[in-house]
Parts: sequence; structure tokens; C-alpha cells
Amino acid sequence: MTAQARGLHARVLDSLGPAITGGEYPPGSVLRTDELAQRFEVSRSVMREAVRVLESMHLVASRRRVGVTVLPAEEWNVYDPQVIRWRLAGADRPRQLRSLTVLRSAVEPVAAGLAARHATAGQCAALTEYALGMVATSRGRQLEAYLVHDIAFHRTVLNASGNEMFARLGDVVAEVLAGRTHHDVMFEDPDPAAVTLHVRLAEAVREGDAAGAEALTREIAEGALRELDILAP
Amino acid sequence: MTAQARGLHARVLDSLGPAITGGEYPPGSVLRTDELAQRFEVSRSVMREAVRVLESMHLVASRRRVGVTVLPAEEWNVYDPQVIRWRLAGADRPRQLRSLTVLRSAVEPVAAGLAARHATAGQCAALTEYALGMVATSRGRQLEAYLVHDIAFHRTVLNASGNEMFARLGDVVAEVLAGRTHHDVMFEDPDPAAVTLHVRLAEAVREGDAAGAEALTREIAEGALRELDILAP
DNA sequence: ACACCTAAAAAGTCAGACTTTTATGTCACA
DNA sequence: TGTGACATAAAAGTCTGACTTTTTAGGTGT
Repeated sequence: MTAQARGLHARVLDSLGPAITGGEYPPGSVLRTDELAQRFEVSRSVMREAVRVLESMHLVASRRRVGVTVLPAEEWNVYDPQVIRWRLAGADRPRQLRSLTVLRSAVEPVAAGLAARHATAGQCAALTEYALGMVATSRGRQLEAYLVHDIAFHRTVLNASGNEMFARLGDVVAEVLAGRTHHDVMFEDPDPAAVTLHVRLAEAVREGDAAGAEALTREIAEGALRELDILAP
Repeated sequence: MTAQARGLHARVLDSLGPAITGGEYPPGSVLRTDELAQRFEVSRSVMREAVRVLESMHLVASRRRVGVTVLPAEEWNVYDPQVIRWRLAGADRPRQLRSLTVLRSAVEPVAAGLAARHATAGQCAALTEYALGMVATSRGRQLEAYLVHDIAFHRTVLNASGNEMFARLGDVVAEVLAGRTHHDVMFEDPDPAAVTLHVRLAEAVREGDAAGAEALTREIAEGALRELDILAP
């Protein structure tokens, strides 16, 4: 799954990135490039490239005569897919999953409304197909197969919105859905009501019913929030 | 304004980044590190660091024996503040401003609803202050002063939501508001209706009226969309 | 107590040599 | 004519060492 040989600097990042986002180095901690290079057994050049990447993510700031300072979490580029992955892999995964789900609940309804206006015939067909796939795999503990269709469905809606900012959240949504299936409470089959909502959403988009699509997505989102006890009952 | 001496690699990025996001190198274009280093008159080490950063933004991909390939726009990390700034400075600024405004219209209402539940007393006071500041500067062509309050207002709402993903959109909103004032049609004083909505929003948040805050923000967002002719009248 | 000056620490820069991967072209053989 | 193995070279990747620049901390002198 994870490519092994995509460069030394990337391997350093795989180790150092999660350590920082995981709070192993509290904000204000000072690292020195040379020391890090020794620790990871790479040359200074490689370590410098890794630090540059961390710097571009606003995880650290590098200053002369001081060193590489870890920045507080409020500074981090939390929309960077890499940072999201690191954080989801770390200890505060639950909190991260919550904030991302709230983001979804804001974005996806509007995206669905736009999709109803802009979706191509091909996208509509794809949506119907994925929705039917969800129906077919919604019973009998086929969670993995269900997840594939669920991800494809939501990704298609975001792409069909025609807004690139929405489209680029496809990966985030995929991570959230996968996280929910794999790590959180999901011992049982998906909620049949949610499955029905997806089928109806596919219909609404196909028929160009923007208001309906938005409302249905809002219902789906509320279900997701309720699962995480974010929404009051 | 723009720091001049924050490293050679940063200066290279200031030049190369906008060139790429501006479409000067179409997707698939191949650059060579050595050639770039010569062109910008820096050492290979410095150029390599710059390329690493571009790579982490998914603007380019570096492959052995091939070179540094410019990736298609769908791959770009469009949530990276740096990338956003580069694109807003470039030719497709209008398109960018539209997609960001649509994003705002999705996120801010939900953020405002959360802010009504979670805002601290200090944040409520700040909101009221900024809203009054907007009122005071809404007439007589004081656009710059108005903008400052407008930005502070929206940033405070996003922060008060208590969701870090929302909070981190403060910079984006600031860019959009500034862009609207500075480059787009804004010869006249702000819409009085919009100003009133902000005052009422501050009240709603203070009173913990989540539904009201959300609805008011939706109205504000609709105004912004209409300004860009995104919303049907 | 304050201003100024010096020294050192760490990042930043550069140049050159070497290694590794891999696209491509070539040549023999079927 | 096609195909597969092999050689070649191009470009990124890595390492090392020397040097420069900035900036902090500490000392010195009035």
C-alpha cells in the first residue's frame, strides 16, 4: 500500500510528520537540522528538504541561530491531505473525525444542490449505480463492499457540483467514511434509512431537483453527526 | 509587505509557483532541476528544496530520468493558503473568487450556527464591536475601514464555531473579502441590508439563537453570491 | 544601568562527486 | 516483421565538506 522507495526525504517525513502532529514535540520545541539528520541517518541535504516540506505545511518554522521550531496546532495547514492522514493515524483521531464530519455536514448539502443543476448524464448514471450498489451490499455484513460504493457516491456528488473546492474534498470524505467503517462503532449493517436517502438523492440529482437534493443530503449528514453524538437528539 | 529575505528557495517559489498555477507551464510540461537552477541563478540544493515544496503542494511530480512534471489542476492542493494566494494573484482570479465564495456560502452558515452555541462572552463582545464598526464605516466611501471590520467579524464567527476546520478558513474569507473590495465592482458603499444583517447576526450569536444565526448568515452569503452573479435572481 | 561590541551557534548556500532509477534505443533471434 | 533481452544515457537522488549570513547571548566599558 505505502510505497517504500519514494525518496529518503519522504521516509523521514513519514516518521517525523506524524510525530509532530501527534504532539510528540509540543509547540515551541526546537529541533536542529543536523541533529535530526543524525537521528534519521540521512544527509543534511535530505533532512533540509524534509524540513522545507514541514515548513510549507506550517508545522514548523525554521529560523537562523535558533533552529526548527514546532508551531502551535492553530498554525497547521489542516486541509493538507498529508496532514489529515497523519492526524487521522494519530491519537486525536476521534476529534479529527468529528471536525471533518462537521465540515462534511456543511459542504455536502450545498454540493448536492449544485450537482442537481450541473451533473452530466454520465454522473447521474454513476450515482444511480453506486446507490444501487449500496442497496445490494447493505445487508449481510458486506461492510467493505458497501464502503466502496458509499465513497464513490459521495465523491461523484462532490465532483458533479462543478466547484473545484468541493471536488477536492473527495479525499477527505473518503477518509472519514473509511475511518467510520474501520475504527468506530460499525459492527452492524448500515442504517437502512441512510441507504434509502442515498437512492432518493440520486433520483433528485437526476431530476435536477436542487432543493430536494440539498435537503436529502442534509438528512444524510445529520445521520452521520448523530452517529458521532455531535447532534443533539 | 512581502518579506524580501526569507531564503532563496522562497524567492524562487514566489516566481515559479504563480507561473505554474497561472498556467504558464501546461500540465504535463517537464522541467529539469538543473535548468531551473541556472535560470533562477541558484544552486541545485536550493532549487531542489523549492521543487520539494511544489511537490508537497501537488503542483508538480518529480520522477527519475524524466524530470519535474507539472500536474493537472485537479491534483493541486487548492486549500493550501499559498496556492490560493498564487491563484488569486493570477489570471483566473475571478473563477477562483467564485469557487471560494461558493465554499463560504456552504461553510459560514453552519459555522455561525455553531458559534451561537459555543461563542465565549469575549467573542460575542468582539462581534458586536465589529458589527458596529461596520455600521459606522458603511457610508461615506470608507471602504478600507469597512473591510477591516468585515474581515474581523467573519474571522471571529469562524473561530467561535469551535471547529478547527472552519477556523482555518478565516484566511480564505479574508482574501475573498479583500479581493471583492479591491478588484471587483465595489465603487459604491456597502449594501445597507448586508450591514444590518451583520448586526442582527451578532445579536443572534449573543443570544445563542443557532437557527437564527444560521439563517442570517445564509442571507449574507446569498448577497455575496448575487454580487458575483452566481445566484439566480 | 545601559549601550555597544564581540563571539558563537545554527541555518543557509554552494560546488562537486558519486549512486540509482528508468526511459529508450539497439541488436540478435525467432 | 516482431519481440525480447540488454546496453546506454539522462535525470533525479544522495552525500560531503567548505563557506556565508543572520541572530542571539553574553561580556565589557562607561
